[in-house]
Amino acid sequence: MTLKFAILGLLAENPMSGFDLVGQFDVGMSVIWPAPQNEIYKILRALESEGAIRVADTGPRGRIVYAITPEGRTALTAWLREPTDYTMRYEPMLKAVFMRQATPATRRAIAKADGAFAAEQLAKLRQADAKRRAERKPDPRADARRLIILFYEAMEKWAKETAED
Amino acid sequence: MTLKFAILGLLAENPMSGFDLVGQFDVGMSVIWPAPQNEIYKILRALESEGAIRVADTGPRGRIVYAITPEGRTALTAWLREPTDYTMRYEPMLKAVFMRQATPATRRAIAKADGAFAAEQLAKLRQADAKRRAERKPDPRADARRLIILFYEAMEKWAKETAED
DNA sequence: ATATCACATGTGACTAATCACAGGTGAAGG
DNA sequence: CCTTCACCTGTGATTAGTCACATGTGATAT
Repeated sequence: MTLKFAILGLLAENPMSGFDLVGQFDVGMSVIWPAPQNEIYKILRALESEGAIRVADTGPRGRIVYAITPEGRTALTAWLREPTDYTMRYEPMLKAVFMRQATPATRRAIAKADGAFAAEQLAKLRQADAKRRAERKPDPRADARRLIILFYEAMEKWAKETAED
Repeated sequence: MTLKFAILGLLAENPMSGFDLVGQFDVGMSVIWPAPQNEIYKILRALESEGAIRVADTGPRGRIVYAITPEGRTALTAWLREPTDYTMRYEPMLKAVFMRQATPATRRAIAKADGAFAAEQLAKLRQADAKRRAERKPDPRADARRLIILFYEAMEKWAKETAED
């Protein structure tokens, strides 16, 4: 159900095909909310039959470009206003809960891997951020990027603390 | 599959019944990884048939207390050593991605709600932290609590920034 | 020409997760 | 005694998500 709105939200930014959406999730979206390729196509068909999106264009190789409809936009903003579900699913945090039960070597290995991942994501995000700023166009994702950067900074800090104990 | 290890990890800390596990998830675990009540019982049966846990005790009202077996402990540490899946599912972050598409009032409402939730969690966590420190017992969850505190601090900070724009 | 590759959507079988409800049991209080 | 409530496990139906594979097409280079 949440994935449906992830897709609807992306289509609200720009008309896109299923293939384009797969690319969006590959590029960075899946860090926040993953989407298997075939789920995307299923949801597109569902959203279309609900009238939230419509076929805006077709292209070579069976390409189907979808665009959000006014009803879809209404549904999206209604979802944004609904109470948020704050339950998270994040394996690194779960491993952190149990890591004291493992050997110090394993603990350090986990912390190191977490830190490396966070650093890698931060590098990407900061680069994207700099690029966007240089372009001086309004950036609809700026808020989210800021939140995600703060999040990975916290994770990196934690990893450093935890690796050296 | 990940939930299986969440349950195994909890049983590695203490022998518990399904009912106790439901309580654990209610109290705070579900913020990191949620578990519907009936999934817990299903997984307990599966873990038992795999030999990762065993019935350690029975009590009134059909209560069944499970304890982890040596094989279970092996499986748990093997999981900890396995490469971590860093994909997250977190609705607040997803909403952050699309919040620029909503009205300023909606954006502020989202940021405010997120900030309030983070503050509430921080209050709980800090209290638990202080209590644990006062007890001076070794705390297997200390690492995780630290990570989660850092995470909610980041979220609170972001919410403050975002609410006032 | 034709081989290769990126583009693009889809199906089928399966597993995990979710929702809503069912139903029995011991403890405690009036 | 008997009502009420917290305790405790469970079933059945449904939906969402995952894995692995299938299929066709246009562009590009040799």
